[in-house]
Amino acid sequence: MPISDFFKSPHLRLKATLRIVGEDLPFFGPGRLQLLEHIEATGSINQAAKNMGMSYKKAWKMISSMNEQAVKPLIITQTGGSSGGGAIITDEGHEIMQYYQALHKRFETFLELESKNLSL
Amino acid sequence: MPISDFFKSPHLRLKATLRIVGEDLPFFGPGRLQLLEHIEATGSINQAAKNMGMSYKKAWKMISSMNEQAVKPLIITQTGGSSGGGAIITDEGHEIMQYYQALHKRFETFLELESKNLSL
DNA sequence: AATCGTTATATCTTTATGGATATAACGATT
DNA sequence: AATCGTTATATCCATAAAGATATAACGATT
Repeated sequence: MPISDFFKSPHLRLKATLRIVGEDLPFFGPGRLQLLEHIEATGSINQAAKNMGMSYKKAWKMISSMNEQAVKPLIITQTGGSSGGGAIITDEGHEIMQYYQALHKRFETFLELESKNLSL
Repeated sequence: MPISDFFKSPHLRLKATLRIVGEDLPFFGPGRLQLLEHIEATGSINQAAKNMGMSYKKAWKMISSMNEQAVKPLIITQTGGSSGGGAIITDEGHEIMQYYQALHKRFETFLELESKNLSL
């Protein structure tokens, strides 16, 4: 008897969030990936946060946390200048993004496979 | 270049918690499995919670949530009686426990494999 | 020097979560 | 009926997390 038959709701599924952590501090996860993607698109922490509906404070803390844990920063920020400043993703940042994206895809594949097993 | 070389801390690893969810309410996860294991061992929500260092309130909410989402309850409770009452795991509860345990093992295997990949 | 949008940071408030506490209901045993 | 340990439930409080707001520093451009 499939597990899904034990439940009232038909929307049964598996859920998990995958994070790279060091010493129990979160280092990289889905939220941070999305943030970096928005920073790359906008060149600004501020704009990225707004587009995501995230507070600047939270975005800045994420970036600070990542940069502090990394040997070389993943994001370089600049204050002042004609455009007021901005942020760019470093090569290291791009490498992490790519690594996590690929890892996350394998992870999702695993979850989807197991989710199907719930109802058979 | 392995991803772990980007980080100061040598304790880099992957972390994820796997949950069965329905309509975004948590239904079953590692905490609830552990709770059911303690209930099975003690026959009491109260004792199980104490042994886990969990408040009775939290334990009860978990049980209530599970039972409400399931077609047939996973835990049956009884109040009163010579021993004051108690709780037992139903057959359905045992099936979920077994299913989740096996699933979780596959999940952990995946994570361990990918964790090793971090440093090569 | 004045402007501008951004980064950087502090402070205050709000909200959510969990813990602690208290108490009633229960029912087999005595 | 009195006892006992448990379930069931409400209320209050403490702590933490998130949001809102304010402001200074910055530096290229004008």
